[in-house]
Amino acid sequence: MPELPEVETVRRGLVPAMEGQVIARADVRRPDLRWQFPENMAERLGGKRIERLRRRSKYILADLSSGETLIIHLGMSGRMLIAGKPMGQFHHHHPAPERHDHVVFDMQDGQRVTFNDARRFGAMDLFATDRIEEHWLLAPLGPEPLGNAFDQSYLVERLKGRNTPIKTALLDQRIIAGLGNIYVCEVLHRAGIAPTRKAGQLSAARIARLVPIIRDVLGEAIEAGGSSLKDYRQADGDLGYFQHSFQAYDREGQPCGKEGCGGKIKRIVQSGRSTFYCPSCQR
DNA sequence: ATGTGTTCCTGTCCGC
DNA sequence: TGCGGACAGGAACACA
Repeated sequence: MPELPEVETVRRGLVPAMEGQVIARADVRRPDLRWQFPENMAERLGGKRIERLRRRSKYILADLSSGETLIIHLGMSGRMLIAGKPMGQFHHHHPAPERHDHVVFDMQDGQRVTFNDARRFGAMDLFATDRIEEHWLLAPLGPEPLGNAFDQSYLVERLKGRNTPIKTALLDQRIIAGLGNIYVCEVLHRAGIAPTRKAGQLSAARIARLVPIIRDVLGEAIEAGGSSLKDYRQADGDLGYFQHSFQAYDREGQPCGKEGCGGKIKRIVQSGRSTFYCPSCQR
C-alpha cells in the first residue's frame, strides 16, 4: 500500500497522536525489521518529544527533541495503528500486542501508536536531524514530485539517453522519489504512454506532459487517502479506498475507461513486476 | 555507468 | 479442506 500518497496519508493521520507529544516509552519487540534497529533505539526514543512529523518520499521523519530524527519506512506491508486513550482513570490498559506488532510507542497523553509489519520489509533508523539528507537511505533520492525541484526540464534531462522502459525509469527513486507500482501505471495510462517505451526515446514534449500528470495523480490520491482517515483511526489500518479510482492498476481484462477508447487492460511483467496498461490508447 | 534478475518475509487467493 | 504455486504496495544487492 505505501507509495507517496499512502505515506502522506499515514503521516497526516499520525500528526494528532504524535506531533508535539512526548514518547513516554517505546517498546521495541524485536531486534530488526529489514535491518537491525539502531543501537539502544528504545532508550533514544523514550522521553523525547516529537517536534515535527515530516515526509520525504516514502519515508516518515519524526524530528525529536534530542536532535535526532526517527526515520520510518513502511516497506510493503507496514502500518501505523493508532489506539486512543484507554478508559478509566487508574487502570490504564491497552490490549496486548498482536502478531507483527514490532514497535509500540506509548505517548505521554495515553495514546498508543503501533508499527505493524507482517513482511518486515520496513525499516527504522535514527540519525542527526541537521544532517538528515546525508543519511544513506535518503541521500540518493531524486526530487519530490510535488516539490519545486521537479519540473519538465529536470525530467527531460534525467531521461535523456536512458535505454530502460519508461515504467522502470519512473519507478527509480533516484530519478523521482515517491512513485510506486500503482501510480506509475496510473500515470502512464493517463498520459497515454506505453510502459514499454524506452525512456530516452520519448519526445521531450511527451516527457514534459508527464510532469503535471504525475502531480495530478498523486494529488488526487492524497486527497482520496485523506478522506479515509476515519477508517485509519480504527484498528484495521486499511486505507485502500483510492483503489476505486484506478483506471489501469489491477484491472486486467477490464475495459479501458478512457473516453472513446474501447481497449482492454492488459497485464505484462517488467523487471519482475506487474504492469497494467491499455495497448490501444497507450502508445 | 546501466540494465536486469534475485532476494528478503508473511499472508492470501486460486486451481486441483 | 488441504496443498502448492503465484503473487502482493519496496528496493538493496549481485552480477552481466
